[in-house]
Amino acid sequence: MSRRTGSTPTLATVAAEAGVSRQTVSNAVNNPGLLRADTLIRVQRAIDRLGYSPNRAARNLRTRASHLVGLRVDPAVEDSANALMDRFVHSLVESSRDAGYHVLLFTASGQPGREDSVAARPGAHHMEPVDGYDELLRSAAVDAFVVTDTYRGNPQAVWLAERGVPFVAFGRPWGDAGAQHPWVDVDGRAGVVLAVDHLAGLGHERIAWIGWQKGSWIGEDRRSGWTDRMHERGLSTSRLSARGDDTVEFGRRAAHALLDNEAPTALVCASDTLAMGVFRALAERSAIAGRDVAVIGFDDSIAAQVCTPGLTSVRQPLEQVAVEIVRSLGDLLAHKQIAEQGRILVPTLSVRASSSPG
Amino acid sequence: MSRRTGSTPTLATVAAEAGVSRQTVSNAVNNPGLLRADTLIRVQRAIDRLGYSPNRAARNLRTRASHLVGLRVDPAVEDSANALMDRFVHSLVESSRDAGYHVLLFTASGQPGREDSVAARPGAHHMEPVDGYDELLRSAAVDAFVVTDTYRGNPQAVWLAERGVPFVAFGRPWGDAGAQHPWVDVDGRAGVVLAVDHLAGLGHERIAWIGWQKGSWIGEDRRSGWTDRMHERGLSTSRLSARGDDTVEFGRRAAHALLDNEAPTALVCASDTLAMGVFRALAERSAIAGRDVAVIGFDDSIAAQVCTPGLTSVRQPLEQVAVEIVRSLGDLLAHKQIAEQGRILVPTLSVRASSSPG
DNA sequence: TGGCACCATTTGATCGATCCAGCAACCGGG
DNA sequence: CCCGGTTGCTGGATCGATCAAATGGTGCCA
Repeated sequence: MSRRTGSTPTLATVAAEAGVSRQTVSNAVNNPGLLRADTLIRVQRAIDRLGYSPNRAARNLRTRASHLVGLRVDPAVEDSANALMDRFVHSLVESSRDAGYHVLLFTASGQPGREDSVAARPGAHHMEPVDGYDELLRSAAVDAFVVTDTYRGNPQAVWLAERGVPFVAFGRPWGDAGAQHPWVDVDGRAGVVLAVDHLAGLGHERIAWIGWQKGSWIGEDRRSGWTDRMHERGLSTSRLSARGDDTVEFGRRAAHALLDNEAPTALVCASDTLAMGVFRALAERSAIAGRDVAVIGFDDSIAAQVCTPGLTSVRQPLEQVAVEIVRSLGDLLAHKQIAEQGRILVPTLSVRASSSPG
Repeated sequence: MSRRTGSTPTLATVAAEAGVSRQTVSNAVNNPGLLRADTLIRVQRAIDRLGYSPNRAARNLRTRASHLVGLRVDPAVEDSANALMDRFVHSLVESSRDAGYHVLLFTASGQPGREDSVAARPGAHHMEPVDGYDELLRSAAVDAFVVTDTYRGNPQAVWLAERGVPFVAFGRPWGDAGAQHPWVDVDGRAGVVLAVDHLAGLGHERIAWIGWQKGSWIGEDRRSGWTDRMHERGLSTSRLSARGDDTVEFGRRAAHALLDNEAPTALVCASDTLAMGVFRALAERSAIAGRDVAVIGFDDSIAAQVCTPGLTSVRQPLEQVAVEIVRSLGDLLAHKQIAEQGRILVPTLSVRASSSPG
């Protein structure tokens, strides 16, 4: 059992150094309460002296847990202001660290169209592994997943749930009342209500909506904040709604059409991307957001913060979302009884010049 | 050695199923060439039938390699258009997958100021572990690191190099001629040269520079593209340069000052953040980028793409950078002789309306 | 004082893969 | 016909941790 000095210390090395058994060192690391105070100190000193850190691979093998959570990152769509992942990912990494986990990134395997084909038959049994998850799961590389891609009915969530894989979703299980997995979401409807109230408080009455095509759960949720609040306030929504793709170009065209025909004094958008399109339309009409027309976006992206004028936008509490996700993940992996299956957080409104000149 | 059906299959399970030994199955997975053709097929069929994937933890333990690379993500600075990490990270994850690696994210341990204190004494021996790297390294959780934070003289790189940790840097070892680690970088100077040439080609002669304080290697590199090319073209740079923080507010103030006093017809900025500040100043003067003054940024951030007017910007080939980094990483971990220690890639110019109206 | 529970610690087995030495079968050359 | 070399595969040992069971020592109660 001779061990060259200089090689990485192991439990056995430390045990020899401290004059105790391997198991005692293990306990010093994982269950300090089990040791007598003086023994604990002696072992800790040996650990410090040798600069020992437990070998992750060995621990993972024995405990059947990797303390890694998988997060799939999909290609960022250009021409979209939607770079909110940055904030979320960072917060997720931090929360995970505090809970003793690390975040492992992965992508789909490079065979495009695979996941979509699964998504195409929503009711079917998904025997096909959802791209990328399967390998990591079977090889025990990760303990659990964080699923963020909740658009389009979330085939990943269905597949993972069927396999009994531990995961937490960022996003409600829209339309799937029987879903059993934990999730965290942001109340998009409430965010738009904030926007409408803010505008109404400034005296606006003709407040228009630029949003996405029907069929997007998230889009309909956000839109309902507009319709409901407008009606509650006795304001008309008639002919004041536009629907299309989530692109700058559609935002631009929709703004032109609405401004040409309906003379709204304010525009609320389902995303910052659309709002940036509105800015473009306004520039083409020599108008300025905030002075001539109020504009509000959704996501509080970096673009909203740095553009001119600053774009008032609904800000999702992504940091808090990450914290809650990690909390759920911890409960899940500790097989704790989950107090609540889902949790909805409330966004705030970042007010900038696009809605309040001066 | 009885094994419940339904439990995760192991090498032994597969070996029994195929009627061979464990080692043969292992070879079928890792060195298929060693097996006789018919044996290989028999084993592969057993693998498929059972849905076997090698257990990562066991493999990592035995081979002393985790096939993970660590990437530290630091808090995104708000009020900055610099969200280029998104593009880079995604590409890094993809390239890594193709090379058989995964990307593990981590952050500093939450004790602020620690890394800075190391950075503060550039020549000293860094006995203090650089925040976050040490633990992952000693616990053998990762095989190598990708270091991106090359601003401010890169204390991480120095520390990692001293410890003999395998890593590849995104960014040159500025000012450290003796550095031995592999790196990949983008030629910022050449990017600014592209910008100056583009503007000069449009007839501009009074082209100003808005950049960072002295002391930033990257900042000086980019700036040298402006000074050198201007002089090569016989254009004056006198009083046409502004220096300050990388913020929207400084970009705004600098633009006002330059436009008030020097009447430049074009402004080249060291970052998109600064360029967004220029947009703000222009709006305050009822001027428009592209029509009244040409503006060029650096990074081709999402903000540059979606703002109005679109911002012409130097685009770093981040996807290619990631590919090169992973290639170097592979060579490094395979102990291959490295052909070249560093590699510099050339950026392109994304031309939009801010420099060419109509 | 015997018996029992409890505490702090040790010892051997184990997780699932790969490394390594070894074995049988086969091949060609002298 | 024997021998060294190659091919194809086997089985025991091993990586470094934790689990489960066993150990010796102590205190408390009957």
